[in-house]
Amino acid sequence: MASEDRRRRATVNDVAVEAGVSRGTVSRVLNGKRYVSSESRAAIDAAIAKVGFVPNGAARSLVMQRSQAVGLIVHEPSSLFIEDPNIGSILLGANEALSEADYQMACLIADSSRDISRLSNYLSGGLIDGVIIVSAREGDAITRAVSRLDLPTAFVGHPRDIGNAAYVAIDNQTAAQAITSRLASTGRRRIGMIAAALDRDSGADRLAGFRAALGNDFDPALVESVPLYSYRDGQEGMRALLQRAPDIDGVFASSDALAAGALEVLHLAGRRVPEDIGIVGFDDSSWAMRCDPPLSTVQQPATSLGRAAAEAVLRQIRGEAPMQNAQMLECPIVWRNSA
Amino acid sequence: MASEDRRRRATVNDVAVEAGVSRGTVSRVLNGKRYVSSESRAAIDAAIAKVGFVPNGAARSLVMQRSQAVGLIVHEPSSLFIEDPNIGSILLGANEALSEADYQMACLIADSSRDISRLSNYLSGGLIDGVIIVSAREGDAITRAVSRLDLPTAFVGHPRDIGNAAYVAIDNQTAAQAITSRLASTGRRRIGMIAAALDRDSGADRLAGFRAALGNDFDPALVESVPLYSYRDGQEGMRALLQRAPDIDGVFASSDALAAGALEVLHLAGRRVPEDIGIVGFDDSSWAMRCDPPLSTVQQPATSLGRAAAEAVLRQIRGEAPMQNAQMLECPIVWRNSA
DNA sequence: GTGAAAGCGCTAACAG
DNA sequence: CTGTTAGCGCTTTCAC
Repeated sequence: MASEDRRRRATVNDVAVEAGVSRGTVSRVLNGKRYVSSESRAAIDAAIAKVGFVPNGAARSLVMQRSQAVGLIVHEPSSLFIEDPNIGSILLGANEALSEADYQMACLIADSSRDISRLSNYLSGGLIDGVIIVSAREGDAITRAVSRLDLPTAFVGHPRDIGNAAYVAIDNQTAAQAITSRLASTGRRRIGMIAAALDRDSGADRLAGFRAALGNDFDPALVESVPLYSYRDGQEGMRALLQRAPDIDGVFASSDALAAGALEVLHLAGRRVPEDIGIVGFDDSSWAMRCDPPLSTVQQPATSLGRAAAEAVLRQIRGEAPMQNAQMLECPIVWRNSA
Repeated sequence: MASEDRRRRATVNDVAVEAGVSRGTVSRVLNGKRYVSSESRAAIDAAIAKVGFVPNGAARSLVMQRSQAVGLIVHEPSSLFIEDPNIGSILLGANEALSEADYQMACLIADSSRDISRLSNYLSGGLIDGVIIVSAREGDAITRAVSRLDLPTAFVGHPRDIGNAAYVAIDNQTAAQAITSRLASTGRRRIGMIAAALDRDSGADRLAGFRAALGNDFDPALVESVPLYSYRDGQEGMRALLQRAPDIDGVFASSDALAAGALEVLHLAGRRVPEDIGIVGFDDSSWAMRCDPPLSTVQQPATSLGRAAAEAVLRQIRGEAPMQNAQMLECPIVWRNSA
């Protein structure tokens, strides 16, 4: 074990000495600047390899006032973070875009109030150049903290209170309206909804779309509100609906997981799908194909959402004019056999 | 919009001037040191609030040689990262422990070779005090990069080539052996296995346990190897097994997702579970209860794994003697109705 | 082309 | 108890 080496990492200075040049010159080659003789460059490259130099990010961030890193904050009730199929895709999409631009993505979890205060310090500490916020809710402590921060920011989704911050989202209302209409067009007369997460823009908008599609046929008694986009809440919601309106013949579930739970309850209740009752979901997550019958649903472009949010942040970091503050992505209906 | 303020953040100096003291004193109250008069303290607190001071993390990291942040690297094929139910729990567990110790957790994704080289720079840049590595494979580029780094490290799981680095894991082999034996004790004669991820310690060990449990009854023809712990691979694996050995009456699937896929194929093939064939899984993830019948499986303590790994890194950061390099967590069998 | 010098914002050691 | 003085490791003018 090289005991001395462990204590202190090599610095630019060590490299400069080893190569017989000055720190300035080393810095120049490190940053790919012109005006360095090829001899110096070669000597420096060799020295870097020899002493095992790796630039110190803290020092660099300090002087350059940027860190080449952007944070992605996930603020979910623990249980959902684990199961939500969209989160993973959003992460991957954002990471792809950031990676291409040579930025490091750091995903930060906001799971407690303690997390939130530590986070807002971290974010304003100069270790992060921008931030993407996933699944924020209105009146969210994180949203408030970030908006005070004056940091390049983009939201995935659109809580109402983010001022004119950039966001990329899907038009939940239009999509919900479209799929509900499509469900209605299969001849259903008594269409209900399992509506989740009404405290979020996505949840509230999907309900609004459902309502708009039904117009005068809308019956509040046929809407069951549940807290989460989860399988379990889908079961609960469907049970409640079945009890309250045994003659129900169509259901729009706010998410595929919800629909899968509902489907299970329907099977147990002996209702045939789609013969007796049609059901549609939202997300086109891995749940959709796994259901029996496969779910008709709205395809949510999760990867693209992540990518677009990352690009929005990158543009702000570079000081470019925002292409547009709001960006809406298409989400086509995928029609399968559940309705 | 306060246009000037946006340009430059307040520094310790601004606070010092505002409060009529020196930077040193400001620094003292910032770090909660003793020997500050209550008048100075009050004046400084007021000044901090007035100028809106937030400490600069880069500067602080640079001088203190630590950042109060630890990275958690997830290295998964994209698809799995999205679905693996354990990852989320591990993250949450690690975040909890780190948060309590006032460390910021940053989750870093390794999804491409570009990611990996950027990551290893990031990790050695002084912006991170330690690292937790989830789901590494043997011969993994990330593992190699990190082991060169001389950074406090803990693995979740146990690739063979991590030297004497700390790790926390479950004893996959013993657990697999136990549940296979239990399955055998229900009177099954022809027991097969859907074995996934044999390039990982977890996958290989589960197979070894299966084999050990069966002893002389072990029949290689009854093992189907698939790449991932996924629902889809479970379907494929079961189909292959059914074709090769129609008389099969028991299956150990390497994960609950696999088992769920297998169950689906079994239903389609008209086999009754558990009457005609018994099936057991691994993880006790949300899949298990969702299956019909609910899965008998091995309960994996994912949250505790995350927590323990975090604590191991924290101990190294603090320079404390490691309690033990290897830490094995219990994972009890949960017996339900699928066998 | 390259060296010297001046900080980035902060903490720590040392006088007072 | 508090001010002063050095840097942490790096980039960046500005002369030469």
